[in-house]
Amino acid sequence: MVLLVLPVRRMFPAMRVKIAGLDPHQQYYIAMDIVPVDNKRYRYVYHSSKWMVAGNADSPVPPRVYIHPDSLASGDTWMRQVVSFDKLKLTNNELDDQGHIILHSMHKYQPRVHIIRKDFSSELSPNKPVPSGNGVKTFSFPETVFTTVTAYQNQQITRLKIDRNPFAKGFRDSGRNRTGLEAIMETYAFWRPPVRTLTFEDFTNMQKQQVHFIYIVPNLESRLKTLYN
Amino acid sequence: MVLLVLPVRRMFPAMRVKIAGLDPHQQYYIAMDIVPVDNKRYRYVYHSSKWMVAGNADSPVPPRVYIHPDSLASGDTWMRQVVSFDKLKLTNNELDDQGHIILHSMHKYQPRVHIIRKDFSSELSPNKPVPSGNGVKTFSFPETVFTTVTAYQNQQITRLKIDRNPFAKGFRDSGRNRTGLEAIMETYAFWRPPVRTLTFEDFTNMQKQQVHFIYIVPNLESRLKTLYN
DNA sequence: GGTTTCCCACCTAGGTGATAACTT
DNA sequence: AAGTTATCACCTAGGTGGGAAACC
Repeated sequence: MVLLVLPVRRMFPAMRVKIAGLDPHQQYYIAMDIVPVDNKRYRYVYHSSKWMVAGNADSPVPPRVYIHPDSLASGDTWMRQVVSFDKLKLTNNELDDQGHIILHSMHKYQPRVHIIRKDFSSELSPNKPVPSGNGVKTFSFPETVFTTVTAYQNQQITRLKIDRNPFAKGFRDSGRNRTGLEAIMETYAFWRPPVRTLTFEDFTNMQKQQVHFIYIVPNLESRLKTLYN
Repeated sequence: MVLLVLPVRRMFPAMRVKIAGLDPHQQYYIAMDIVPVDNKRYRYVYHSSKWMVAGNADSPVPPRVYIHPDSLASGDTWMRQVVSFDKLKLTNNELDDQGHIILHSMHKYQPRVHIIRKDFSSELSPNKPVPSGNGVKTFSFPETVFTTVTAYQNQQITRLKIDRNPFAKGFRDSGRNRTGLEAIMETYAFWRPPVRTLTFEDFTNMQKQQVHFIYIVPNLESRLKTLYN
């Protein structure tokens, strides 16, 4: 008998967005996928504290889509809350059959948020690419690009994760819980104020509207674990 | 500031049913509600180990429906699995606003399983009675009648719950884990073999079919906790 | 005196980074 | 040498009945 162990990890910090401009009475799915940023493989260079190109990317992995568990819901419901993707799980096992998002280690990725009108969702599946067309709108934010690792390369990332993730409380250095974090965030030049505003033509056939996404915490490195048998 | 504490308890043992005879391609909700068996209030008489009538029932409580979390799903999906209601929660707080099922202590109740065709579900809500009509079929089993309590009256019930509920493992008497249980089950004359078969006219406009419900564990006493502020 | 509330130790279930062992 | 895997102590989160206290 073979027992499958599933060392899969959540993405942390999680993407959190606030949405406006939907038709309150229309039904929508909201989904996330994660796409490669380029065709490169990266290596962390300690003395310069930077990720450097180190060859070409590995071959593509099966496409996976995380369908937000509150789906299906009305525009009204989606807009009332901050939509959090904290239960999204990553793995580097290309044979994963649990619907988790599969990524290569040491590559750069970009999460995308998809808003999918119900009547356009017949093709929606965790194992197929998100359909495109009139009933689907896709958003991504440059500041959410992250690099995958199996062991943390940068001690500041580790510190940030320990300070922010409730499940890592056991590793907290009870001396400087909050103040240390501020300094770390300042270190990251790509950190941005938490509110982003995008405009797009509302796909409910109403007039143009503003859509606000509040992106609260950026992703920096995201640790993978593997599934094996 | 007022913090609400929610001493609500799961129903245990949970109802578990196996369903056949649905249209595999049709979409269904499955739901449970719990209805009074009579208009009496009961008291446990120790020397005879029996529940005896002790006055009339309390005034009715707000109707609540537990919609199975796998809803909405196809007939095919429902029929492939044992459908378990183990996350259904009970409370005796009539002001509960979390959608839990509200019951009076020391009353007799009967759980009912409802199978609701999707196109008939517009009225379905946790706070409204289950609609009736052609697209809804309701089932109940006499052996699942139970009595509500806030503290267990019968030591054999306590024993059975401790032995069967994983969350009560800390109270187990590691001497007679299994054999003691058998004796307890024999004590209950209303215990039945685990498979029940009912026939009904399939409401998907197909020919008559058999519907099998496997009711696996009977409910005996179900402990309530209250919500307060 | 019977019933209910409140708090507790003790569980299940599962999400952390550290670290030693393993792989390439 | 560098990257990955397996295991671990330590958390969060939440479901148990016991039993003292409170209620009525």
